[in-house]
Amino acid sequence: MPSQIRGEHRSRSKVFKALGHPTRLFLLEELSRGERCVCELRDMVHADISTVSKHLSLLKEAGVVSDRKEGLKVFYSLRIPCVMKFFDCLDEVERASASCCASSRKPRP
Amino acid sequence: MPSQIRGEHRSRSKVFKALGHPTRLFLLEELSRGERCVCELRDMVHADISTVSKHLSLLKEAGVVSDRKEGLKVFYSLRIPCVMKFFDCLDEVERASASCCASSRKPRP
DNA sequence: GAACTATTTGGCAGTTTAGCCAAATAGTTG
DNA sequence: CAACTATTTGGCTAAACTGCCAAATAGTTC
Repeated sequence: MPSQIRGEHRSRSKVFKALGHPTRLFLLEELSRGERCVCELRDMVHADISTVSKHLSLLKEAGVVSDRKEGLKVFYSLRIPCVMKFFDCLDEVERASASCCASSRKPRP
Repeated sequence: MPSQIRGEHRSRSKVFKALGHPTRLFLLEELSRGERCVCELRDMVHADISTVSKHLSLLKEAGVVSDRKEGLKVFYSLRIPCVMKFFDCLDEVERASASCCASSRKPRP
């Protein structure tokens, strides 16, 4: 019985906020295949390298990715692989939207 | 091989953005126990009823909750229960932060 | 239909975010 | 150390988000 907004909600929402951008989801999808340097990612995303860097910083700040420096390059990798499983659930959103409204709804106690 | 930002990324990010707010996570947690009317939720959240209503609209727009009118009241319910499972994964983020850095990292191919 | 309850909508001020450029930093190489 | 490459940081503008209030809407009840 939480009945209040707790720190838990705040820290979790921070992660979701980090996931709430198309470019960052793309970056995560790419990182799920293995670590990549910023320069590789920039080539895939149509954006300034500073923009890509900031997206990655934000993901790192949220704890979703980690980075590793090797020479001049910085390699980012997915630190919490389980986030990739979220997508299966999200596709349910779309399926539910398509074949609408026959869904389960808990009755009031 | 996606190699591009697709509509998929956009629609998914919309859902994550909707989850990216402490109050909305609280609302979802409450709705996971059964449907609730706006007035009930307002009593739990320290915010104007119009603010609560807007949070709920946003969640509905993202496809995460649905609403049902009964007399004067509008009852909201969780449409995609699987989002509640996300939290288990998110707690991994914190655990990983605590017992730092011994994590798995895919080597480059 | 007037008074009332529950909810949504519009609008506004303050804050945050996105993306670009320029400049700074870090590391490599001649 | 000068020139170069890779990345980050600071600053700026435009856009989006938050939360409150006031007003509008929807439905109920007398």
